Amino acid sequence: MEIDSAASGAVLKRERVRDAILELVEARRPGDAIPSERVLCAELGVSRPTLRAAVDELVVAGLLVRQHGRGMFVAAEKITQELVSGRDSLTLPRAGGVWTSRVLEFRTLPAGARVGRRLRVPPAARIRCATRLRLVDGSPMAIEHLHVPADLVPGLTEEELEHGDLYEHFRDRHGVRVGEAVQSIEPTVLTRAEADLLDVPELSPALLFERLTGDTGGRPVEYVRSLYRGDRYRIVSRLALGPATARREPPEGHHPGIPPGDFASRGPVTFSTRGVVQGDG
Amino acid sequence: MEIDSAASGAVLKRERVRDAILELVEARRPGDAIPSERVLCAELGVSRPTLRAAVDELVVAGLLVRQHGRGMFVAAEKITQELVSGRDSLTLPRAGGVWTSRVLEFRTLPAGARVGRRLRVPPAARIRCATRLRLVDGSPMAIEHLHVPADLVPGLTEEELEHGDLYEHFRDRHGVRVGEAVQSIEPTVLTRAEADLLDVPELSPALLFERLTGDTGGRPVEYVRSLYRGDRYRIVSRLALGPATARREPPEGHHPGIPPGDFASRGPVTFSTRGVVQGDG
DNA sequence: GAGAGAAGGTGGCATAGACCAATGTGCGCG
DNA sequence: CGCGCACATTGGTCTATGCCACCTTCTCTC
Repeated sequence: MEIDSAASGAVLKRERVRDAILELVEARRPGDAIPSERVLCAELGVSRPTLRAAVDELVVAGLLVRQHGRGMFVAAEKITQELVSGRDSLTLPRAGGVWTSRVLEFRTLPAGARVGRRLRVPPAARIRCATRLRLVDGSPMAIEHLHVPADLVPGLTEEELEHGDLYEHFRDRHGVRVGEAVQSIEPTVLTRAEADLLDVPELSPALLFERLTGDTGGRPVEYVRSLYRGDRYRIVSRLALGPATARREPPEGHHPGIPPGDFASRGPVTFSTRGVVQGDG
Repeated sequence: MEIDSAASGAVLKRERVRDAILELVEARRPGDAIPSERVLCAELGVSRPTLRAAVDELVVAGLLVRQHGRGMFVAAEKITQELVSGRDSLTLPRAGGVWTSRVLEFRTLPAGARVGRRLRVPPAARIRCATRLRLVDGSPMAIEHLHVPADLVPGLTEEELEHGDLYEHFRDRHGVRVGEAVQSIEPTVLTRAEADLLDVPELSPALLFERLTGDTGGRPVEYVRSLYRGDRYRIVSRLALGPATARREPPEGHHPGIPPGDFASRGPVTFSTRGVVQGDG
């Protein structure tokens, strides 16, 4: 069939198609439409599933957005790009807008095995479970699953979850003072349902936060599992490396992204880590 | 055609198939094989592309691994799970093993627009570019793309990149003292080539680190772009929340994963953030 | 003129089939 | 007995095609 591959170096037809579409994208401005799938199939000489597979990659990469019944468009905002904004390379990007909450679900359920193990309660213990959608300037940013032993917060209302500070509620109503929390962060991809809630394409990258909070006595009081959009949320650390200083007790691990040994005898002396929201689209 | 959907609740055939395969997975032990694609197609009454789409989801989720010419197998180790290891809920997971480096590429190239802008040099300036594979206990953990202005490190050798400390080299050979660095972290998914290097399936979640390091005078000296495997690398923060304290100047942003307002008047007082490696599979 | 409905275009899902590439097996030849 | 090559099996890719759901727009009707 035709001249076919063997010319482009890349063996996968998908890749040739992807690069071809990429040129179309780069020749346009954000929000512009690109030709329809069927037209592109004819122009590039591939079948529609193949073309869709190529487009899928660009959609996951955040360069293209699809709209059912309307067409495909160049992504509104640069996504996954630009550590620093402008001329001053060490400038932090600006922070985002107004955060609000919307309670999607609010129930009392048995802890179950997984949650029970984390909160150190029997699997049958009653747990207040809340699912909150976190928004910035009105557009979805994160999904938050909250798990709190029910006996700790007998009077917790949906209203308080929308507007109040949960930790304030802990202290003022129940005399529970939060002490320490351990939080882990890892990358993941969104399922269909999660992606719909966050208004991003399926399989989009996201950050999964898991946080276990204990009171001053070390008893777990809260287990939170949050999913943050990867295209608009990022974590920025500012590291002051400074001169060599006697490193105090080296804890387990190392500074994220800097493998042990790279800073041999003078690990980061101080650092601040912040979550920042990218300008919306 | 047949009775078709409308019966299973879930409308997508993919989902029904995925759940069916999931049952097969759960009935087996890690490493066990599941029936071949063509057999499953016949059993479940779907076409192969549909079945493959369902399997794709399970592969991305880390529950299934495919081996060309051999078959499909239940993933060796649970992936993306378990904040805390055992009984003591606030215990940090153990850290990983021995880190090593392997230089994949080492060239001198023009900076180009993107890198040049970050390092504040003309696009034509010569840049030493190195690609290193970072391994833990011999298995791949991260890909690191290093960019340093060539005139800063005239004598840098591949050997030093394998074993030395780059920042030590900066200081001892060239009198360049690193000062501050800004690093951003965001989730992403791996391309085919990246996934092959890290020995994980395509489209696996990963953490993208971008770090711009400046010397004590604020001049950028290093731009690093790293991709860390999402299934074995995570970031763990330990937060000491403590009693309310007068918050000093609130910087831009907030603590990652804790939206502003949640800690209203008593933001995290101290915290330590570490990168940790998950036990291998 | 305005609203309702039909028509056409778009992306979303699924099918059936073909060929390629990598792996493992077993038979046959030396 | 041992080395190789052919073959069957498995996953990987691509084609061609159909139907459905959604959106826009044009047109017809009231």
